[in-house]
Amino acid sequence: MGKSKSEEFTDRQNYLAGVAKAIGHPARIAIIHFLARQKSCVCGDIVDELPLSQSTVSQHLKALKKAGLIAGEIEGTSVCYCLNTEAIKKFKADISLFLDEPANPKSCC
Amino acid sequence: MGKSKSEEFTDRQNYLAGVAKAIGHPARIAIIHFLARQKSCVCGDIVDELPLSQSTVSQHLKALKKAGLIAGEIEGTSVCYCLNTEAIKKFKADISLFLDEPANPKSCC
DNA sequence: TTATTTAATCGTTTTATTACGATCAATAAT
DNA sequence: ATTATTGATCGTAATAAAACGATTAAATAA
Repeated sequence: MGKSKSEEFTDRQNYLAGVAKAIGHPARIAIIHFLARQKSCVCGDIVDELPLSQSTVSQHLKALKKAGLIAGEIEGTSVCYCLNTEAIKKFKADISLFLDEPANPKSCC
Repeated sequence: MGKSKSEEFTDRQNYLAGVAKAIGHPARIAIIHFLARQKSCVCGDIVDELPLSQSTVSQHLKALKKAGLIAGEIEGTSVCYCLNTEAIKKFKADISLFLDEPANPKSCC
């Protein structure tokens, strides 16, 4: 997307937006869902599960890794991906708090 | 972004991703935050609050409206924007449930 | 050693996003 | 009637994201 003016916003705003953006694609939602359910988390299995090519899945995994939501460990010739449960737990708490702000509306409409 | 293959995913996956994507920009986080705090929610006030031009803010408001997170009512020559607290509450519950899935990890790593 | 498997990366195309100035339509004020 | 004011939309430029095939590097198997 166009260069977004992230310097103009707070760290917290950029953090919340950054993780939300990482989750903001159905394939990445599906990947997280898959990793949360399956015992196996080999990259190839994720590719098999999704209606996307290997290279595209690899890109989505990279995006999730960049956001800190998953980690990958090389196991021989394959790679084992896992959720970063701590980061997910933290984001859940942070976004919940943020979404609770408008709980008691003082707005004009 | 490239055309994303949303037809290939479930409604729930597209819904969660869609709202997350709408929240996935610091300016839109800032707008929601602002609307949650201020009594006034006139569009012009939002523009004054953000380090972005009027037309850019208008686009972000449009994105939030499209995701169902805010609504706007015309009041004379200005427009009053408000949070859709129901939609926000629903998303908070849904995303929390989703992020709770990996609570007890059965993964391999 | 050579062939195979696995997953990341490169290169490319298509489409979306971000951002802005300029214009436009509507309402309000003079 | 004319002139602001307000906020959406248009047009456009720059950049990022989505998707894929092809290639590459690494480890394993033959």
